[in-house]
Amino acid sequence: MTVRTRFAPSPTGFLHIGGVRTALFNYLFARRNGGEFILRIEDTDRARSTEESIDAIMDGLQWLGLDHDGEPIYQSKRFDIYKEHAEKLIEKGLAYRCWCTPDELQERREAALKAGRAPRYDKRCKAITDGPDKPYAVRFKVPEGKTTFNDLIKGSISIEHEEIEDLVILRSDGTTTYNLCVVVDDATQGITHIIRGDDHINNTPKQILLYRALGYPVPEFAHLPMILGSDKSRLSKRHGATSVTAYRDMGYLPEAVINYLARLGWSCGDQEIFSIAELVEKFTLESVGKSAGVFNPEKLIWLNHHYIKEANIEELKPLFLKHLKELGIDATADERVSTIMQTGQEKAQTMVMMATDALFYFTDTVTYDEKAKKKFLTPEKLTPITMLTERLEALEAFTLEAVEQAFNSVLDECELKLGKLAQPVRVALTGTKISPGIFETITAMGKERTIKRLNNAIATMKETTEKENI
RNA sequence: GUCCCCAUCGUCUAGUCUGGCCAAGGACACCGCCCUUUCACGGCGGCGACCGGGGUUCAAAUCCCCGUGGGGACGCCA
Repeated sequence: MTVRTRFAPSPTGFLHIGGVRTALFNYLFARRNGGEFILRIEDTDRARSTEESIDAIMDGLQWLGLDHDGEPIYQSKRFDIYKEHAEKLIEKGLAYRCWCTPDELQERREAALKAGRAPRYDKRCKAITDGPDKPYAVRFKVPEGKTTFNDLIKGSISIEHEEIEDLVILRSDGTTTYNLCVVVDDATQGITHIIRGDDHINNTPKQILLYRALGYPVPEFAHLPMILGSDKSRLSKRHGATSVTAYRDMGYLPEAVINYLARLGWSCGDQEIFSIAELVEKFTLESVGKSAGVFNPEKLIWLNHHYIKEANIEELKPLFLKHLKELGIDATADERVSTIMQTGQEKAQTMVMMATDALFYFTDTVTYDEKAKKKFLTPEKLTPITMLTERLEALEAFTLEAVEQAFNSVLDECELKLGKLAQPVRVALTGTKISPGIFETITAMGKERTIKRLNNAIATMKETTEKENI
């Protein structure tokens, strides 16, 4: 039998980190086993489902490369099928009508909870054969006994049926509820392995009962542990960005996000770095851990940094340009971009940082950090900097080697250590004490701007000297 | 309140099924040193955990029981 898994989000908000991991594990399991991975939009809650959420889900999955097989399936288009199944259960005598109103039920639940009893439906309508001429819901008759299933991640799980209430399968407005819809979908869509968050463990026995009542084979279940925030509570907005697309905006690479999420709950010996191909090759449900994991932004950063360092500059270029644009710089036509990116590549933890750190290359003027200026743009540096400027200006090919040679010749003649000249030049070019290697920075800056900035620094130094003399 | 699930460094985890190779390994973070033209990168080193208590056994992180702690579920939401 071909393996078939699904990711079944409800489009009631953005695609969050937890959802992405569920999607990833479904994807990996399907691909690993040469099966299919389908996307099902569970939009039966018409009040809360939105078009934007659907777009956000698709957008996020596409960004991460978690491509699904076939067209997405919308539950909202399958109401008739669900209803047929509900009617079948009524016909078979496996369900009954219930005239209790949601308000009444809510009241009873609260009362039960207050009294320390289980807030469970008391089956009072089960015996009623012909009730009032009012709208009614339909409940599934949960039989006596207990259900045990073997979860592929958690192992054997069993629940006594007394713990399960007779759940509503058909609302009084004629629509079917979640548990019936999923079962009907998973059964009719040939889903063989249901991989989802472990917050669904409690739904599983109900669903197994429905599969049996409907005469469908029961699929395999694998419940993934939850992802927790740093305070060990369920991951939410309080813990910072939880929408995947927010990570894209912050300059994270999809490879990093995938790698991080895969290793949150799954492992393969001591290995930390995995390409998606490698994950597909090595993924098994057996090596998924059972306990919940805390989302650790630092490790994600580390991975992102790793993937930026490994990346091919040209492939990163559009992203870099995009983030630069966000910062107000359009460098599309600037031929220095690749070289500039190289200078920032090993330091940048995110693409946003790479863009931010490169900002100084593109500005028209340099604003000096006062401390840096005072410490490094000092009178005694006037001579070497002037010499350097002249020599750089004389260069025909402004290559790294040529720049380095010119720089070193000045050092030799002035009997200066590299650092003594590098820092003032750095301040002249960037305005700050921090930048990539000085030769790389000069080369990437380009001849024209380098000369301009050096001259500017010379002028500033002269100004300062004059002031001091007065 | 009831039920379900879980429990190794601060965090992600290896080891648990098949007890001895574990005076518990790796990674992130943190600290120190080295490299060095600044910030980083990198290299080396350090700090740091088997939740508690019983039991089984020659031997327990590993098996069993009881606590405790954390998470989840108890909707005419999904």
